[in-house]
Amino acid sequence: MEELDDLDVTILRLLQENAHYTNKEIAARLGMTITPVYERIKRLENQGYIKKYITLLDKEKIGKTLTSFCSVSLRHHTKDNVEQFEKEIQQFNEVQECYHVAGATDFLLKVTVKNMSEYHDFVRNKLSTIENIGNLNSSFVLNEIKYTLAYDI
Amino acid sequence: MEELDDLDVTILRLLQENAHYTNKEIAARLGMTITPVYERIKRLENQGYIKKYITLLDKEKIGKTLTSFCSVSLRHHTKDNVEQFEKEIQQFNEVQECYHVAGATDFLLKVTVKNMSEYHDFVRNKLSTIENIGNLNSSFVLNEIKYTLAYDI
DNA sequence: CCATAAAAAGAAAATTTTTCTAAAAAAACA
DNA sequence: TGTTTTTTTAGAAAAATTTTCTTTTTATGG
Repeated sequence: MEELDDLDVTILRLLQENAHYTNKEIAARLGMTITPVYERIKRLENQGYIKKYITLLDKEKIGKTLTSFCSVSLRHHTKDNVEQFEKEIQQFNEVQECYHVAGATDFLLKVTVKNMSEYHDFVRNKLSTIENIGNLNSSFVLNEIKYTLAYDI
Repeated sequence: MEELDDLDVTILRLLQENAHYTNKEIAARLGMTITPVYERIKRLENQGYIKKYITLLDKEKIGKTLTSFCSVSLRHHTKDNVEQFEKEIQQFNEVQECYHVAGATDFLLKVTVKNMSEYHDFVRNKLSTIENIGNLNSSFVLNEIKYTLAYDI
């Protein structure tokens, strides 16, 4: 599998910023014609550099006004326990992200809900029903200071 | 500003999953023609429900193999102190996300870098140079268990 | 039941994506 | 260095999609 040259990197930068740029627009910025841009993007998709194209919604407008980062510790750390947690956490739509982390706790969740009542319901009736959960610690987001999904390439 | 009906919600669901679905594909799924789909999407963009269309890259393939969630506490919490931190954190490309949180610490950062050496450089020569930084606590991501940017609507 | 407004369908125009062939550039090799 | 081979790009044409426009349908309210 090949390396990325400068043109590839520039194309990826632009696509990170806006998945709806046309080949024509990208070509104009790079000073080349449409075909090589088209073919490079197709190659970047096939080689797996591009994972997917998604639409970001305004969370306030769709009513997800409460975001929390929730640290979870398990009581027991056998392979089965960990795998069971990782499997069960998938089902909860409130959990947008879940990471196994090294540090004071085991997992870090990003949870998005409508309000505190819904969050309470999530913790009380969903998260806590998973066997083997030890400590929970929620940090509620007061304000989003920076948010970009574009990598610095 | 209007409410979303079922068709709008279905369109948003589909677009969250793939920003490259054509109007034709979406229309087929909804059992309608292209024009109303086209016009609804344009309306959703104008009303601000759709924020942007982005491309997700494979972080491993582009060399961002280390992710950390870094908790930051400030020493002093005057308005100026907080605003200064929020302003300075913007400039660091390693910081993809930064949240002001309520809880034991003040801010939570998501930091993405090539390796531990680069992370060390970030903490030592960039983050720590911000005035008024108190405690730092890094949780390194061992494994990404779940990752979706789609809201449950 | 009719009048009005809003949404959808259908068709046409404009633009973009995709394919294909030829030319140019780059790489490989004697 | 010159020649061959391969890769990349340009340009044009075809296919598909987006966008616009007009007509029809559906919903709303008197």
